[in-house]
Amino acid sequence: MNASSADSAPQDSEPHPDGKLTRARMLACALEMVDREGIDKLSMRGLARALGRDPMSLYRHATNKADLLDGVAETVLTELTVDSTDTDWIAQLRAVARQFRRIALTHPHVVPLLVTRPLATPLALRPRGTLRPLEDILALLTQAGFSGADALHIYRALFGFLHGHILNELQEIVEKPEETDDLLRLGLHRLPIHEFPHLRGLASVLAAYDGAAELERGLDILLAGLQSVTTPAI
Amino acid sequence: MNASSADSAPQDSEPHPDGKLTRARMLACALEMVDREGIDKLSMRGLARALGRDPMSLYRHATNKADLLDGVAETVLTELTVDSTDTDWIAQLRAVARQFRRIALTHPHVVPLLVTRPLATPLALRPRGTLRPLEDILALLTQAGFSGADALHIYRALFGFLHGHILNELQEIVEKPEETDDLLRLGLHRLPIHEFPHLRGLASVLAAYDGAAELERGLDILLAGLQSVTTPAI
DNA sequence: GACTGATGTCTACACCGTAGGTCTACGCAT
DNA sequence: ATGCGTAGACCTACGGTGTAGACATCAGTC
Repeated sequence: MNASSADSAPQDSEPHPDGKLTRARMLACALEMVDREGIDKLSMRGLARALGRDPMSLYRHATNKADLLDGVAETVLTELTVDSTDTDWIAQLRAVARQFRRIALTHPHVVPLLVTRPLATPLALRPRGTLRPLEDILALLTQAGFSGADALHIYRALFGFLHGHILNELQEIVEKPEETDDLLRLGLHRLPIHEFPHLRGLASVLAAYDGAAELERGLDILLAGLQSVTTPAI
Repeated sequence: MNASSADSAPQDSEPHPDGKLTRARMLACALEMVDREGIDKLSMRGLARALGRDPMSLYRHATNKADLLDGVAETVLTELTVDSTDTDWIAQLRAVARQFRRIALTHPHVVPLLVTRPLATPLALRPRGTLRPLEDILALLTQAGFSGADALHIYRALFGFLHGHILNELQEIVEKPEETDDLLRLGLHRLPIHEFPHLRGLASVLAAYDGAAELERGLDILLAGLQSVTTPAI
């Protein structure tokens, strides 16, 4: 039956995994591929190949490639859970921040999606899972006595910082990990000494970057500031 | 002569603007297109069409599409100037921050490039124009008496905040600007009331977002913190 | 059985990035 | 003048891409 047409062989990993193709399964596979090879290596055809399906079947579960990417971002962000009943809002925000960092480090290739996708879509049209953390944090903070405006403010401050931090941390790419000398390891020797004297001088400092510590320091400052400036009515 | 082949007509805006095609001219045109239609509408072929050249000529001035995108990001970032001789480092950092915001708002479609491109490239391989602000700020701060490590720290804090802020501010997309009611203007009525009660309640606050003020407030806090925590030896 | 809707498949189209080759024009040593 | 090297522009062609549109299959309901 079904002699394969002129296209490539349709079965790679598995012909038809077991049952139907669901959006969740599709997104999981897409996420896996993105984690492995980066965003722009993800194509509808490639994804279909990995799923053992026809490329066009994907369009039953995502209207678009854009929609698929939204789905991937949403999937990742669902790993972020906020306990909006926690009475210690500071501790809870700290926990959220750590979770977010962990997620970003686990899926570095998805981070561009996370920070970039919302720029194209009005808030209300964004995937619901993407808005969940916002709503939950608003709940947490109003529960703690903040006004809606202040709660929104705090959310923005936290995620602004978080996004900034993650973008900083993910830039730490080592060019030749096997090299022992910091200057060579980071490839800084390429930079002309006359043009970038300070930067070249910082090889050892750059090499010693500690993202986790950095996050904690930033959180200390930020949360202390938030607590002192706008203390909720108890 | 030269009856056009099966491809499209090669002359659109101008056949051969005036002289040779330079990298600068190419990048300027690319930036213009990105500003107008967004990043993923930019194609080598489209760019060539806009320049009135053959698509392949572009490869004389950019090895890659990736290289071209790097060039666009670099072009934009060159608008950012740091006066590293300024003795008032706080005022200078503030000025840099304001410039950066202005640039980001002028070229919103380039922001994804700005924040996303460095994630893929080791620091030393990034376009030089991209590293200029970093080097200059390091110069500014060491001039002011900071150690290299502290200077780097301050740079990171500033740009972390800046990136976070811009990503926040650019998310403020109004769905239907002509609508007067905030809830409808932002499209928030789509969100199910039971799932997003807090978010829906914040329509007026969301609508009143003021990016410039927000930036200043953040800068006040950040710069005050930096000044008090790590004051340079005078 | 007939109908309906969801799901999968096939074909086809317009477009993409770019490897490889060729044609032309110019600067420069001979 | 001659020849040569080189830089710029162009053409063709290949293998990919996202997805519209038509058709096929099947589950469940009347």
